[in-house]
Amino acid sequence: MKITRDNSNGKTGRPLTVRTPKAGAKPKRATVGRPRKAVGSVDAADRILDAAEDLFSKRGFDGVTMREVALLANVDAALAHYYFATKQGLFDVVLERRAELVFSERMEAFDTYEATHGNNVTVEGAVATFVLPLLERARNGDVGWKNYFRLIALVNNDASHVALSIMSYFDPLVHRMIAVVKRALPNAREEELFWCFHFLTGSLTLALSRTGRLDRVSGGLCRSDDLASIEPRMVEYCAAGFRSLCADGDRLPGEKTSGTSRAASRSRTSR
Amino acid sequence: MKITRDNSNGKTGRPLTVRTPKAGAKPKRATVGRPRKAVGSVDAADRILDAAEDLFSKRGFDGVTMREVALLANVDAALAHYYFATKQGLFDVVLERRAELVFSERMEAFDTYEATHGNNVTVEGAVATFVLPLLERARNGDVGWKNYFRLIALVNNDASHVALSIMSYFDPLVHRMIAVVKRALPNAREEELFWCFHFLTGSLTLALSRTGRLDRVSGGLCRSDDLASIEPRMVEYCAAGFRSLCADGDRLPGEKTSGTSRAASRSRTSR
DNA sequence: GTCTATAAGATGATAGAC
DNA sequence: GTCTATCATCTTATAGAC
Repeated sequence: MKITRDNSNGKTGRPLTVRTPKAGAKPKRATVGRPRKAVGSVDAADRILDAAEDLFSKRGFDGVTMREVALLANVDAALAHYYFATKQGLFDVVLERRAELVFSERMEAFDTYEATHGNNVTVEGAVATFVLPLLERARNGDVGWKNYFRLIALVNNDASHVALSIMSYFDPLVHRMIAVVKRALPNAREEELFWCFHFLTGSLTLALSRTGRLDRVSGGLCRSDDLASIEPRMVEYCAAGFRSLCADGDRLPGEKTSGTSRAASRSRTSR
Repeated sequence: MKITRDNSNGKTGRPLTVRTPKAGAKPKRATVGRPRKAVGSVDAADRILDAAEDLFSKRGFDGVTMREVALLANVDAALAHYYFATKQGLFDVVLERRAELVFSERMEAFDTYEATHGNNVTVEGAVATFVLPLLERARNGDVGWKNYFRLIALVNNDASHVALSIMSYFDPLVHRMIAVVKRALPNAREEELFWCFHFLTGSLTLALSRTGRLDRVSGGLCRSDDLASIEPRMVEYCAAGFRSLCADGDRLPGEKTSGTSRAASRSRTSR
């Protein structure tokens, strides 16, 4: 089964790193009716997705051509259009392919953590639950997973509103993590929790990008693709940051101790 | 004066977000002999650079065309080639234009900090000295500066080896910061210091990208372009992370206290 | 499903007039 | 320095044979 196309309106400005889909033309790969190859083998559509995932993750949307993707996938360029209609359609499916699994996996990690830890939740636990399922796949997964997460990092660093709407798919996970941290730090102000998330997600993004800059600047002492070393350190580093900024709800960042003159004016209004 | 071109070898693979310059053809804008306009006015070459800075920072190298740059700069497309020879040449000059100033400004911040604080250096001080000159310009500078830092963030998140070599220009600043942190935390292991830098630079990169994701996920409580709020928080957050990971040189990340059985095998070998 | 062929337009870059 | 005009190539995407 083939995808319907609607590219009549070809003049929507210039390409973005992540493009805005044509109105109402969200292409979706047809899985119904497509015969499955023998196990171990991969069919053309999957090879195209793998190739696209690889190239997009390294050069972004605009740095890749359909011809390149087809070449890497060992198929004809027209076939990529047959399956995914447009380049944007291909890009979308690449992102969607693993998104749901990642989301539910991370959500279930929170279910498990909260079920097993009851009232003994910690900041480290919240951060680890948010971050580890992701880092584990980026570490132990096949090259496709590594590419996918690098692509996610690219999108998360992209300032376009399309990239923003893609990333917002994962927003419930952020709220989930913040809710757990709040249980560990009942005095935390909502605002500070979100700032801490901002810093955390930045570290996470760069870690998933594995740029190699760390290797160079450290003279080979650390490697940016050494996720096994990153995991425990990132959890501890971020948890310490959360605790420092959020433990004392009456203290503003930079202050030595909890202020008393100003504290009364805004203390415990939200608990 | 015009730039010499060498594009005879046009087949160097496909575009990257940051392209590799043709061998020995590093274009450089000619400043000698170009008449300066009246103060307040900006000449064509600068308008082209401003426009390129703007567009590149939002869409990356491949997402921008020379025609677009020229259009935004209100000049003819051929003029952009006249000044910068190639698109890659334009991109390079955009990055080079402010790099030296940023570098020396941040280096001088360390000179000042070390001169005024003698033996009383702190982790917060080191982080603040590394981060604040940058964030201050991103906050108070004109729109050109904001675009420049967003572009730097894009490059820092790019995994291509060209992007890596661009960023390595700032490596001495990293070593400078780490040296100061080491004075504040004499027990710190070199390795942990670099991991902390990795997390810090990730947060910094995302902060400079100002993607708006924080705005959305926080329901408007925090804004990713509110650098005034970011500054003190980022310093405190990162300093806490450094201290947690680096204060005890004999403890591995995740451990509760300094291990004694393993500690002897690697303690104080580097001091 | 997969291929060949090709349309229709955009892109980086240059030559040459003024 | 700045413009017009243009080249050669590449790009997405489609039509239609098999």
